Amino acid sequence: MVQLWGKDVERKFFEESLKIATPEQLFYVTENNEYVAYWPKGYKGKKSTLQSRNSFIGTFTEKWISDLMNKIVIEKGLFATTGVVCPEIELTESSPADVAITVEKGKNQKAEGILLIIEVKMSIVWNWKYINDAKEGPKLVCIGDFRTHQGNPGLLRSDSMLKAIGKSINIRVSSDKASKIPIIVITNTPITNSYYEKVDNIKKAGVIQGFFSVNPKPMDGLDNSLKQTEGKGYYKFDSFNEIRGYINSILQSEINFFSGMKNKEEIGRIIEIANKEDSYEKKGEAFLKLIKR
DNA sequence: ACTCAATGAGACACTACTTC
DNA sequence: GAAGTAGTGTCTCATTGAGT
Repeated sequence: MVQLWGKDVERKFFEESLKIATPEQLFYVTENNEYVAYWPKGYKGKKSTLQSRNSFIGTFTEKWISDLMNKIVIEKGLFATTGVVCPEIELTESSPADVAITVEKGKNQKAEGILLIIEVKMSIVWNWKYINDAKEGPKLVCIGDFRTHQGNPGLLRSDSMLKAIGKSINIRVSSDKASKIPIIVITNTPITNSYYEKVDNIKKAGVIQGFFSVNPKPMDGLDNSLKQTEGKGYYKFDSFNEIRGYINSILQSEINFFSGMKNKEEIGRIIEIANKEDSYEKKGEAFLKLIKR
């Protein structure tokens, strides 16, 4: 039984990271000298902004998704790899695909051999306290879900959404070769309701085939977090079998970027205009504005 | 009908790292 | 050294809601 994202995985992240990093690189220190992953809601004391954890969690989650995907595609003889480079579709050394599923092994790929591109946008979701007790040794305690701290993890942040959308558009418009490759975004949080309609529009337009959460129970207690949006632009997987079924079906279907559209020229024109913006976030924003008209 | 507080979106800032 | 990656805090502004 393969487990999806949850508290156990986050605990493992901290345990592993503490072997190569100091607690001060991974936790905030409150005025009461407590070590916490996020500033708790209501904390008014002096705060700082941690940067050192970002690359750790970024690397960890991309590797974690890659491992998860490998468990699905290994029986088909395919490969999931982090940091995949394919310059002909704008996946350069400095801006590679977070994870891609490919026919051949290795990080350098031709467009024809890439079956699925995955953009990973995952964070620490729960809040954690690190206690280094002199007698009992170091200990990690979960002190609440994302509603109890001040951060907005994963795709709950609007600018993380825009970054994901912008990067995907950039790949989509890079070349004809990119038009057949499905692109999905994987996170471990719900999305805010102001993006429900947008993710469905983006899926309908064929730019991104879906925003997926691999965190079945992001909220403690009665978890009524979003399962899916109306058009399944957002979908939360509750089990390994569920995600395996989806990934297998997306790999089998011949998805053509242009097939999902009502009016090819219109969408093409919108993407071209959006792509003139100079940053990923602005591209994403411009696309959203135009597609809603 | 008014003010005040809370909330959320989006822009911007920041540090650390990698690649060109 | 410029420009890309990463995630998360700060700030402003607009909207919403509660209490009068």
